[in-house]
Amino acid sequence: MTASWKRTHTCGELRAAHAGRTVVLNGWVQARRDHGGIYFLDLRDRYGVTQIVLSQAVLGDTKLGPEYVLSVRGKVSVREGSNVNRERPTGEVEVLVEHVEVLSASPVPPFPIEEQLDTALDTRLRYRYLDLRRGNLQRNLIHRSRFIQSMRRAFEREGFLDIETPILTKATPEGARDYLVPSRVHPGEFYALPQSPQIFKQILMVAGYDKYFQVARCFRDEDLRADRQPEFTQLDMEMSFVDEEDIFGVWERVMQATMREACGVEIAVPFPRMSWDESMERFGVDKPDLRFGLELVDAKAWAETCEFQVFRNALASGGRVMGIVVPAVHALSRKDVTGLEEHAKGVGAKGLAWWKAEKSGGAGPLAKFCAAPGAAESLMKLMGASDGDTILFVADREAIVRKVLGDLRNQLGRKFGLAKAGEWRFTWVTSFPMFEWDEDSKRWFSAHHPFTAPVDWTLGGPSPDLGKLSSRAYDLVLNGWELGSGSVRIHRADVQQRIFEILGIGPEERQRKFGFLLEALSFGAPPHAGFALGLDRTSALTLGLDNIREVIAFPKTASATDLMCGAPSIVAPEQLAEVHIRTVTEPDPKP
RNA sequence: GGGGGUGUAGCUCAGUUGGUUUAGAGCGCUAGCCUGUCACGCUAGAGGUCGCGGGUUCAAGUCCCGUCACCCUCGCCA
Repeated sequence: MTASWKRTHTCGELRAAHAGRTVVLNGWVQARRDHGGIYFLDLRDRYGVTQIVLSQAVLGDTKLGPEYVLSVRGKVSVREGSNVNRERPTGEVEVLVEHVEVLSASPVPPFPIEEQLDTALDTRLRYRYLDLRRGNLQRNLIHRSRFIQSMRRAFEREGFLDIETPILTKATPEGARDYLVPSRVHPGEFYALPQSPQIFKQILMVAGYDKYFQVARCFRDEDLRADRQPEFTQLDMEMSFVDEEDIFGVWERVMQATMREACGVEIAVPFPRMSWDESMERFGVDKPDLRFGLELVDAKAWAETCEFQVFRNALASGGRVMGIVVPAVHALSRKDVTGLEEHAKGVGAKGLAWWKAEKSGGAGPLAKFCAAPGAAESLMKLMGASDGDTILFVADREAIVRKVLGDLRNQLGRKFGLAKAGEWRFTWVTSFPMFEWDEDSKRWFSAHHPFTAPVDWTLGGPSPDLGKLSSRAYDLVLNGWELGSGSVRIHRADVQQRIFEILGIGPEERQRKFGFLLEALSFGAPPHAGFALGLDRTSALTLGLDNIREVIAFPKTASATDLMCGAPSIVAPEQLAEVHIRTVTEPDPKP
């Protein structure tokens, strides 16, 4: 027998068609309007809000505070004329209550449960269960759920198997800091939480599971950002007997289906592909926002003939001189330019040279170097500028020129409203550098990870310039965000051994840390490649949000704490003893 | 680890060169009134460790030093 308090409908579904029906609604008290003889109440659940009408006789001396949980039974009544609330889907009806039961009382909440909320984040996080009652968060999490469900369906259609990999696993020597878990059974030994399922999914390929995917939680003990949490979720996948084009094809179909089903957006495939070199050269960054132009232009041809010593010196010392042309229509003021220069200096530039382009000589610091006959015209031609445009130049080492101009480009795109919401410009960025030199430790590191295959390199060939070697790694980029990355893997144990040698990981260390992978690869590994998509970032971006906390039910603060449950926390001495841990630092006093 | 920002009522904020009796406002809350509101309205009321600690001063929400928390960011994130 059904308990009498159980709902027959949600708070979002009653319409005029339900008129006369006796219904039971369950929900939270959203708002109360007491008119003496008649008492209105808005009852809320995640499906909507319905107006409840109570008489004094029914209410009696029952107290109904905000966020009380109620069960109300009554008749659906159609509202007449001006009593209809057209703002809400349920506004044409109300429930005339015959019986009300308080299922649960509540203190006054520390902040109101409403959409427009400017309460400080720490208060919201401390009472996350109240924050999550708000429509915004509910919509975000519903969107995320639909997004992920849609992706799962797409991967199933593609023939992928959903296989779980361990959370308690082995520490990895490279990459991010690991979260460690002490072993009780093995004193002094530790598990690590996975930074990604990387090694396990490669081993699944060796095992013959040629199409694997998983919604995988990953853990990295590094400092947070608006788009980075210490634990995050990836749609992780790997395939055998494929190259990068097969991976791209699967993801283009998956993203097209998911954008259609979860976002109602049609996107064009295939996505454009560009090399890392091209992206850096045209946009100054490895995750270009393709919604607008303002591309970087090489000014070398002009700079090497001009009298401006800053430009000449930069080139003479092996650096670059590049610029961005800001069309006249955006009317960049001197104050704007000063602001941009401050910003440029903040990110490492020594200065920002600019020129208001005019065939007659123009204005700005560069104008006097454009005075020579033909100088202005040739510079405008080189840069693709027209009269009235403003050109911003940076002269420095290549890395700084790219970083500063890439940064300025993004800033200008935002400032001029060129990066339009609702426009989705995906792109693959390919051929990342294979290795990066680290000055501090005087050694090479993998730019992606040590299992990434190099482009065009055979073991027998001449020793390559490691800094110029490209890898078969790729990123998926959307509107200036890196959504995910992957690579074609090394499937031969001898090549893998050689990479470890370059990385300075000796035979003994190699064996201890990766021996099981090398051994697995030696037992007949198929060529394989994979990719992982950041689901937090992708969910946030497709909702137009710039902080992934808004799509995570229980996120952490910038210092990696959980304000609701109070993690991390000290534990009882017995608990430490059990896992053979002794602390050497007293914890910070908690306020 | 570095840089920047914020911290005053449950929430969001104001608070002048340090000085006006009891640190204010809006919202929320409580009580009373009100039979058609829907962010109901009207009247009244309660509510404060000015993040915390120290210092300067006749006097500190306000100035100085330290510290904590939160946010953004650089480093970091194979």
